[in-house]
Amino acid sequence: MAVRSQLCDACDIRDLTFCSALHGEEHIRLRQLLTHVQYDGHSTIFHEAEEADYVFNVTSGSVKLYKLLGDGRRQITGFLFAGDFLGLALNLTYSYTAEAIEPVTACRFPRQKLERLFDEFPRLEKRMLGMAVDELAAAQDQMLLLGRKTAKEKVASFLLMLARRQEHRGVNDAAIEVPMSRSDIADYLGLTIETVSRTLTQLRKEATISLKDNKHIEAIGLSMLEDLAEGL
Amino acid sequence: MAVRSQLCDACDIRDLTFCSALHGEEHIRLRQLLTHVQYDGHSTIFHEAEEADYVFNVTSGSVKLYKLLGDGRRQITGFLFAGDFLGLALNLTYSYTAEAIEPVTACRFPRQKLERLFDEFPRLEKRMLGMAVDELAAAQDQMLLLGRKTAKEKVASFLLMLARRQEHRGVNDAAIEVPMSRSDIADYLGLTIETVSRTLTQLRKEATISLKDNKHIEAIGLSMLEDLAEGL
DNA sequence: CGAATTTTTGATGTCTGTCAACTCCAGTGG
DNA sequence: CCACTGGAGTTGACAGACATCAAAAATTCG
Repeated sequence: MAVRSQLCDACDIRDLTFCSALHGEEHIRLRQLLTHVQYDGHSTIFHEAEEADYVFNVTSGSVKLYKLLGDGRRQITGFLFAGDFLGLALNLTYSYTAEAIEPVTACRFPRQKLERLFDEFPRLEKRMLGMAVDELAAAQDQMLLLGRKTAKEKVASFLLMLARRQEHRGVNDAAIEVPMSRSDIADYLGLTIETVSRTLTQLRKEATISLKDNKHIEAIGLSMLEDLAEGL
Repeated sequence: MAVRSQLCDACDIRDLTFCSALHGEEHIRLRQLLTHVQYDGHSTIFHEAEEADYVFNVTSGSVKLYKLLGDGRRQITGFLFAGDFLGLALNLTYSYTAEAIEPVTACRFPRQKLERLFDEFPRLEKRMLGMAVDELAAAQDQMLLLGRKTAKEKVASFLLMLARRQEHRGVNDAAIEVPMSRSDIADYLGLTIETVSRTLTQLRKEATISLKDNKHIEAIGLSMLEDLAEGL
């Protein structure tokens, strides 16, 4: 993890982040709080139960968030990509561990100073609340997935989620980028790596998807995936 | 659903709600927005995808929130009791259906008017953000439960959740009140009613719990339940 | 009290997990 | 350059936890 200089003006994902909630003078104030940081792939950004001193905006790379049970069973609660906000714990401690999947760059903000800025720029706090509400809706979708969907429906939903977020980031590629391992996918969907692998093979044989390689999947039958994800 | 007069002063759960974020004059302003409403058991408070015109504070009774798949499979994403906030969708539409389990009373606020109050009383918005963050942490716990816990661990976690929230409400009773049906419990835990029933029977035979009747369960081995819930 | 509904219990089935072997690559070093 | 190695992914055989189907028991309620 290294600290670099500040280069917000060149930030090509500014519109995706909460930075876009502020303008001109306000944004300069925000920038004064920020440090650019980098993480190697597989390195930990913070641990569950650690003091939540910082929040982050991911500017490149991908991150997984997870919680553990006493015996090591793991549940990945989310994946983050460029433009996503990290550390929406205005609690004292983080409620999950955040780990870089690939090399990650991010803007880091001291939580307390950022919160003080809320009083000056209510728009910032509004934006934060909006993000929390969106995350909550996503969490509820994920509960539906984990509790009630079949393996096939889970994998279809997962691929769709990746495709939609990739599109949201403005990436225009026929293939879905899948930076995470089978093990990460399994722990996100509440399955085993074997079931994930078998399900992908099944979707491939049905010609619903096509695997360019393990990290790039093409959706051939997009409407098929959508129907699967809805439980139809 | 009937509308009653306003009686905040007599509200015995005011400290539990976001009303406590305001004082004196501020609270009077808040009160002007509010309508007291009642719902029969099994009645729907609002539907998923409906316009989110109101938010609520539950003052008595219990509520379940759920989402459906295309073929009718259901996932209950949460239960609400006295003091809980409902409708934290600052979106245009509700992201789930809310249904009364027992007769429910609630304070209802027009969402847009409440949001306008945010600008005057930032403390209110802070409180809202805090609630959203807490709900998010709870949602992540539930993902861990749904994705990685066994039936026994799920039921144990569920009973502990009820016990803790009952305690938080200040109810001092050895027995855990379980107002929801086995079907609701099953759809909350991602199980079937049969598995829920069998698991409760098993816990009873192991003398970890004792069923006074179907709606009242006593935790005999509390530490046993806690260990189960942590996956130890 | 009796019908309807909910819950429990039993028998059986299946989806996904477990265990194990094989394949495929990427990286290493002779 | 290519054999070697180790990790990730795939595939197969089998097992088990939970689901499904069915019926009895308990509870609710008119």
